Amino acid sequence: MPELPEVESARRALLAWLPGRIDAVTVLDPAVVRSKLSTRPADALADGVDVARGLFDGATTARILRHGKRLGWVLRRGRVERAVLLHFGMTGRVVRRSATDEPGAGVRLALAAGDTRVWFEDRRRFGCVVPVRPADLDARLREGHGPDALDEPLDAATLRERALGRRAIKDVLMDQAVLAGLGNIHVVEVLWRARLHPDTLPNDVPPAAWKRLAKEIPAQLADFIEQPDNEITYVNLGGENPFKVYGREGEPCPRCGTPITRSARSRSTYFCSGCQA
DNA sequence: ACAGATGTTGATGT
DNA sequence: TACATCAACATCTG
Repeated sequence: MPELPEVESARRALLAWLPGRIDAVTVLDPAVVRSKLSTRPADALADGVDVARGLFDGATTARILRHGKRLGWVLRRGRVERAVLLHFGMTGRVVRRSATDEPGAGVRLALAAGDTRVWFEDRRRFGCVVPVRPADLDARLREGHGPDALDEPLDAATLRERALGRRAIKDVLMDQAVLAGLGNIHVVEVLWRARLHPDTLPNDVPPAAWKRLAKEIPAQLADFIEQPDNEITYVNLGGENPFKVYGREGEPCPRCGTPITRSARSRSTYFCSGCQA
């Protein structure tokens, strides 16, 4: 699922795939254009199709920013700049196709540039495109979010300050207001790398573990960013499972050999009871 | 057949 | 305030 590394991979892919003029946009699902960042098609803009055309038709990419799991795409036509926030929700992704390919179910937006087709695909429709004023883009990207988990990594002391409370460390690290970018899969991996049990309360995290967390968060994310030459493949869709513990219930921990546990309470939480204290 | 899981986020409730 | 749970959606699994 799209967490920070997948979103950064998508950012790089879009820059590589659409280096010049975008000839046209086809809006296959008008509800993908929303009035605000929202998981709900009901928040669609009434004139979303026209807005999308105004944004993309004949435009060139000026730059694409990222904060956490959000992208901010700035488009330029002549002297006029326009911008959109892009969020992938749970199943959103971008794919490159050719002119002979027909978009199937799940394709929400299709861009054409020469012989290249770039589709925004999102079966479950939690993802969205939100027009914003370019001047507001930075603020809108960051709205309600903490620092970027990769580009603005927190040191151990700041991480601890921001985490203090009654919630388990896993829940804290997935809270985008604490730091932006981690979702369920990568937080599970980060906690394994830092040898920390997901249910640990912040007060019980030893100083050395805060230091490991501060180091392993950006390290984990950086390790999973794909270069744009690769077709973007969601790491948990098909193929080999690239993770150390996620999705590996019962398999031996790569570090200590103890069978990996899947927590019954917090769903999809995998950890090693042998070396995650 | 159908209940439950998936995994993100804004909205709602405690 | 802070934290937990829900709703949105589509697909897959047992």
